[in-house]
Amino acid sequence: MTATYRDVKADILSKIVRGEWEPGGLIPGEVELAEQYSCARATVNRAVRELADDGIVERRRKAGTRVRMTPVRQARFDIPLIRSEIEQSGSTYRYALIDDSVVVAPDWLTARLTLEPESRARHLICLHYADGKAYQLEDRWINLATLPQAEQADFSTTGPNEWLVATVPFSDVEIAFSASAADAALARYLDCMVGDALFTTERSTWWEGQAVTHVRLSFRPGHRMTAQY
Amino acid sequence: MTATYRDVKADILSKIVRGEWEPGGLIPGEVELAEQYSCARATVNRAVRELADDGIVERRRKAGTRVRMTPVRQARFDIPLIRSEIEQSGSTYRYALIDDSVVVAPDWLTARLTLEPESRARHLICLHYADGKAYQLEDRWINLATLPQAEQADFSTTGPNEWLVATVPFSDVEIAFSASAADAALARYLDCMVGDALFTTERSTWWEGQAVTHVRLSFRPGHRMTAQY
DNA sequence: CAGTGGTCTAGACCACTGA
DNA sequence: CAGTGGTCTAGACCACTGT
Repeated sequence: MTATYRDVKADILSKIVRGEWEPGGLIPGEVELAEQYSCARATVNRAVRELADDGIVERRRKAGTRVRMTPVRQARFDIPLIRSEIEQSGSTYRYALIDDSVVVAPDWLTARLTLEPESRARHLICLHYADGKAYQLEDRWINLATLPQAEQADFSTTGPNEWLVATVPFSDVEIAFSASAADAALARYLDCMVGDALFTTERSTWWEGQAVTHVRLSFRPGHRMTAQY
Repeated sequence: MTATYRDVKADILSKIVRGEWEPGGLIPGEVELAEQYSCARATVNRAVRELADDGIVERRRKAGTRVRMTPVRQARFDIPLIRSEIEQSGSTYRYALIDDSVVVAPDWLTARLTLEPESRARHLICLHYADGKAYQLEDRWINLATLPQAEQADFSTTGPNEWLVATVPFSDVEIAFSASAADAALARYLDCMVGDALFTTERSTWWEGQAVTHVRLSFRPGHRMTAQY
């Protein structure tokens, strides 16, 4: 008889899905629902709050709770370490450092990360292989003003990503996905044709407001990123 | 003096970010934290539970709560209606229906959605414009076995997406992002070159286990999808 | 100003799981 | 079996915000 917050949540959701409570419509208040399910208001609150977090309903004090007109559709993607991604798919992971230099940050990077002019950065080109075939090219810049210890770090056997995750574990990230054509260098590294459509992700990372790193990841042709919701 | 769950959450997070509590390490139990913050255990519970939802810590009964070794990095994307996406960017939205037919589902679609053999489907090609320029090509299949009323629906002035959202508001979705090269048709519709790299998303949708629709959305060259986390 | 959600509390019992 | 998180309760006060 005792309804759990999961029961309440599931029941409310089914009323919405089955159309008993229509999009845009008001649903009963917490006190009323608590009576109906004969449970405490806190239990109802958690159920409805989670539905609000899921984008199913919209809550406003005094105005009550409404079923969203257009349910907010959102997808969640896990952003795994490349090594885990490859190993979890059952393939063998291999890493290679292609190029490594310390340079003054180019203008586009200075703009993108809002760096001081003439900031020094470590620029790395790395390749990640799955079962011996090129899987992803990593073009990374690390801001040496924020992370001076990155100048000495050894990236010859382990990718900078793993070092960064260990060094700056909790940071703010901006991420973008796009499609881009392979240039000559990319085609050579990823063993594809110049002009091939490559799935590309770019990430910029800050820690306590300080720009840490920027990376462009280009996947081999045909790569798909998937999710359910 | 009374600590809210937000205070507690923020304080715990800052201890983790500043390294006071290290990745992999155990953090105090709920009772102990409740004493430290002089608040109820339920308050601490909510704070730590949210940190677990955010992928910062990992909780297990009896074992306690640990800071995650590798924080689970996950990005959330809102999947807006194309109309809203364009209008919210300040552009003018226009829609055009390019092609419309009812056919027997091709094999790849039957396989993808696990349809009955010889299922009939409505196949639509639509173009979405931003400020008069082609923005996205929509290649959609609607399963008429599940949604017979889709055979009569009028998609000449409004895209099938809006009709579907109104008709089957709550459904299960599988989504995939990739890059693909423009073929002749895509190049013509999106006003680009054959072979151009296009950002592409594919969605398959079910409702109560029944396949509803499959759509491939191809964006004009240069499109980026972004998020923060 | 009044009604609704937002949050806290003190206490309780339960469920899982590591030692 | 014992310790930790998971959840529920009954009651309370607060903070918004529509009317």
